[in-house]
Amino acid sequence: MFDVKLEVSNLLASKISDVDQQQIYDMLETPPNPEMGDLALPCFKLSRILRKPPVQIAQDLAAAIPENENIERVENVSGYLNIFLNKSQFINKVLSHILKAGETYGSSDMGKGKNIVIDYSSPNIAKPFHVGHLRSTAIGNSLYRIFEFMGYNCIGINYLGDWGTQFGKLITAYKKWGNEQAVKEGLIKELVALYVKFHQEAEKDPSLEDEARQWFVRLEQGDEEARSLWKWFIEISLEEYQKVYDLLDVKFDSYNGESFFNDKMEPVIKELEEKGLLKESQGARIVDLEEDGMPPCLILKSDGSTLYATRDITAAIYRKNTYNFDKCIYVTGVSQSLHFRQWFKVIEKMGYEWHKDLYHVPFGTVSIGGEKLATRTGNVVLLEEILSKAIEKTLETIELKNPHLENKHEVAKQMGVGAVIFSDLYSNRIKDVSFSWDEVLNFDGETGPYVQYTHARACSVLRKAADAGAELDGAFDSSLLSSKEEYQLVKILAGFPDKVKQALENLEPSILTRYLVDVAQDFNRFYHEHSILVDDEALRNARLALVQAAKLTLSIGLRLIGLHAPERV
RNA sequence: GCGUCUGUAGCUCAGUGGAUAGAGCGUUCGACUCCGACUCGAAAGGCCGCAGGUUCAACUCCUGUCAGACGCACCA
Repeated sequence: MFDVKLEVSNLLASKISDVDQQQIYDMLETPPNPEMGDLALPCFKLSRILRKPPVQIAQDLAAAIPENENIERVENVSGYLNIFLNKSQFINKVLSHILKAGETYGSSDMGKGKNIVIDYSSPNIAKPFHVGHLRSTAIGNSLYRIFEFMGYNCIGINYLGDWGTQFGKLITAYKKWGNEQAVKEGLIKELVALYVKFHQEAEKDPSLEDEARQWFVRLEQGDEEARSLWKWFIEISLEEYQKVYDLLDVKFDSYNGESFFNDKMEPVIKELEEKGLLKESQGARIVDLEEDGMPPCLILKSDGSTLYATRDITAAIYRKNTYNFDKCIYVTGVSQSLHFRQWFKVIEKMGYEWHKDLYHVPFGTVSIGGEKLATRTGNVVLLEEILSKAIEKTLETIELKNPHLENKHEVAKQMGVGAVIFSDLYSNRIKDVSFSWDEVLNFDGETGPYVQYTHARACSVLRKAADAGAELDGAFDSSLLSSKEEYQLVKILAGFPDKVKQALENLEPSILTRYLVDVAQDFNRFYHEHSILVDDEALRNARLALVQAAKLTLSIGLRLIGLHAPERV
């Protein structure tokens, strides 16, 4: 991809002494208003270096910059050097590049040979998959696609919550009040009911807790009955999760959950011991983090059993050994931030240089009606329910607007699910979200369906053009795209590669989500103002090239945030 | 109490030190004999929580403060 800023900064640097090209490059910015130019150099910082007033610098530069291939003219306005690009040249370069790059537009090989581990979704077995899990799943999946697009080899891990004392409770409850038939019919719903009943009964009869503990001990010791029930619960849960993953079009490369590390923690504890990091405190074994300004990291309970930090440390070491990752990314709620800071620090204290490659990607908390989500109190909305309602609503719209659409059920699925994912990835991930049916089912404005519709609209025009025998052979006269709507659309399309990079660097898919809305808006303005399929063949071809470039960018971008881009909706 | 995060238009949110702070929803007005109106245009709506400081320049950085969320030892 050619880089105008690079070319312009080179030219400017050659006119300014004592400042190198990179500095100029970093100073160049986009003016707030297109009438002020395409690029601007604020000259205030240069003022100190050159010991001249900013206005003077801008003036001198304006006089020193000759017209050339790239630059149409420059102006100095109160200390800013405003640069107007040669529009036709710019449009030509951008569109040629996009059309040539095709499906690879915006991609790179920066990650070649590097492995990225992404830990996301990670639901707790025997618990329903609700809105809260969507965030981790959607963000993780998008990061996976973005890194892959940039040449990295990604390993998606669903770190299932498939171990812990809750299984003792579940087995106890099942033995007491459950039966095979009811679980086979009710699936997770029945498991949750058993779990809830356990807690209700345990309030009256505390001996149930002992019984649960015993069952968990039997499970740990490999008791056959306990293990087969445990495996069965996992099986049931995974089957249900898989339905959701299929709908979301999300995949994993590994399902190694917590239980996978049961037999791998002991050497790690030994290692911590040998490195002198373990300390005894109130009967438990901890890594003291006082000098790091954090509470201690608990490694072993006073009864000698392990904790989640133990498991996470073990898993990280295992992943480093197995995948030799360049980065290992954990997509979990912000409430776990301290936990991650703590055990990342423990990895550092163990002497592992790669502690700096561990990233916690936190996201804000989901609530419903001001209350926290809680399986036990029933304050949850199941993701499946949301998805099916969204799909249903989309289907209604299709029946209304385009009843003869061939694969309407497939399209309704892609748009309905897309709407849900899109709204989840729309704002910065750190923001708390309050779930509301009205918002999730509102498809107007800055939404997935809006972007998908825009993409389909572009496809439709291209289809019509192809039917009429127009050929898109890459040749077009960029000087014919002279309106401000056309230029604006080209400019936003040119920014795509940088947006992908930003999303990757900030581990923030919302950067792309919002970018797509901007593209769709600019496309629709252009579409509204100008006829594309005009009689003038040269003009038609130029506009078709622009439509094709926009269509490509939209479809690639949608894919990167985990959405489909149907050609007809 | 300590720590982290968040406070921008009525609502939901953008804005990684630069010029006049932007979108969508909602409200009001307007555009379909026209390539798909799930579209587009216009208007109204702002002490950027508050107070100091740094800087030529602060919504952006620093300090304090208020409000909310989350976390702070044997759950994950």
